[in-house]
Amino acid sequence: MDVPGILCFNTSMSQDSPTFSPLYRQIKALILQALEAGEWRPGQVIPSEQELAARFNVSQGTVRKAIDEMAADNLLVRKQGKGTYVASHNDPRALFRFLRLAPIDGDLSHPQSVPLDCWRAKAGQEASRMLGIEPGAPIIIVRRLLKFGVKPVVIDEIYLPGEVFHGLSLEVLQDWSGSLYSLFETRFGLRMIRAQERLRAVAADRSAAEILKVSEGTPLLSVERVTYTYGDKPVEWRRGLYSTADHFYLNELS
Amino acid sequence: MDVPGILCFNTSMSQDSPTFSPLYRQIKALILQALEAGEWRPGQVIPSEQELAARFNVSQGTVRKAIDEMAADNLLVRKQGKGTYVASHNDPRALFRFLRLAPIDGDLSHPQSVPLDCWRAKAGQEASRMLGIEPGAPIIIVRRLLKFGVKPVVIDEIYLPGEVFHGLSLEVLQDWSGSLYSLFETRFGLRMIRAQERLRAVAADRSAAEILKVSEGTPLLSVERVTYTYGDKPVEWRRGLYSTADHFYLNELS
DNA sequence: AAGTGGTCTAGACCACGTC
DNA sequence: ACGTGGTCTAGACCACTTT
Repeated sequence: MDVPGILCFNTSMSQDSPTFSPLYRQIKALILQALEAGEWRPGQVIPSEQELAARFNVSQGTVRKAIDEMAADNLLVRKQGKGTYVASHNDPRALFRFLRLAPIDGDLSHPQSVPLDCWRAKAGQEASRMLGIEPGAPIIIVRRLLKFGVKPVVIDEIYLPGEVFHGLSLEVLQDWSGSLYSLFETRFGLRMIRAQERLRAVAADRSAAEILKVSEGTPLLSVERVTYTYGDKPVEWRRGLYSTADHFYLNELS
Repeated sequence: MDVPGILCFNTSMSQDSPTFSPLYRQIKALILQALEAGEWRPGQVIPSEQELAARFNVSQGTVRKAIDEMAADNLLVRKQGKGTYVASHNDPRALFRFLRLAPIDGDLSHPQSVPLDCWRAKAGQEASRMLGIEPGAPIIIVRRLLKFGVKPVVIDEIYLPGEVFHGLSLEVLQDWSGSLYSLFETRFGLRMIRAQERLRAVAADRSAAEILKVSEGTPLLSVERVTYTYGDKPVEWRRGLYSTADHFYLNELS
């Protein structure tokens, strides 16, 4: 409960050494470990800096630096006077972190997810590579439509490792009113940490055209995403086709 | 030279107050000001933390926190044992900060910019809005092709305020072997700080199709970018058409 | 009043690069 | 040997929230 393993100051060790890690990073790793183990749930407060400092036998400043980094990583959220909280996809501010879509005009309607299909299959070559699982391993495929108001804007095909998503079904999806990641977090204890997207332009095939209410051959934005949870483990692979007639993909470069 | 104006501790002042600013942010603003004034040029060292602390009459730790933020903002680069440097677009590591393009296979060829045209015009409605200048103000328009090896991949049309880019011509562009932003920095003293991109999928028109060597109507990625320099002043508006047959636009979400 | 995170300071020591 | 940034500590005080 209190002794955290082996902490060391890395004296007389090269900073280039692969084993080198400053104290605050070791603390960060320990907090991460506790987070991963579910010691504190998303949305809850974690112990105060003083408590953590006592627990890990370091100064408050060192804990602070560890938490600073984790806040920058969107893993924790600090609230002055209240405490430090575990970040959650239920937080409305997290909604557009992974959805970089904005209306061309000032349309403010919230996106709404409409599940279309959900079935089980075995991982093909591509899915197994993207998700880091064996070919032939069970996966779940979800198709869903994203609407802004009445406009259909995105059609998504989502590949999930069956191991992790036991009990996911079309009904479960339809019963959930929030975001998909919010469901994953609440129902499966899975927090999405980061993602990588690859964008290309493609022509709408017949099926996509019908669903998005555009004509066949219309240029669409193809967005392939791999999403990672703790420990950089891939847990979602999806391909989205975005209709960019009334919306665009917004990206801040800094 | 040494007294930096009015620094204050903001005692008995609400942190929500619009005038509130912690000391390290005031220091950050002062360093930013010196940067903007050209006191230290891109690629050069700035004074040590001790010197800056003495100059601004604060502790080294406060200067450190200011520099920390500026390093996170990609304005400064810290090098242990050597000093802190002004970030530069001449640094090869900065190349892909604003170019999120990667080859689908492992092709490692460096991108090469081929200037096509460069002419003067007057700002239309859209250009004036994007660049924050008067309609009718002088602008410079550049068209250029980006090639990876022998493959044409991006055709860019770039709108620049004439005020800032005196003396820019096709010859100047052709004589420069580095990146465009590297030229802007070196020749016009203009550092690009951040940018915002809006992506859509469009069909190739005849002209773009010819240059990119694809057939007319091929889906292309349209990337509109507004780039800002110090003080969030827009100084570039460009529209790129990306051929995504052999390359994709890579985006990290975190 | 008590507890939390936020800021500022001062000092010690370490690792890295240069002379 | 020296100067630079990097880490760690300890203590003081402030601002925000809750009791």
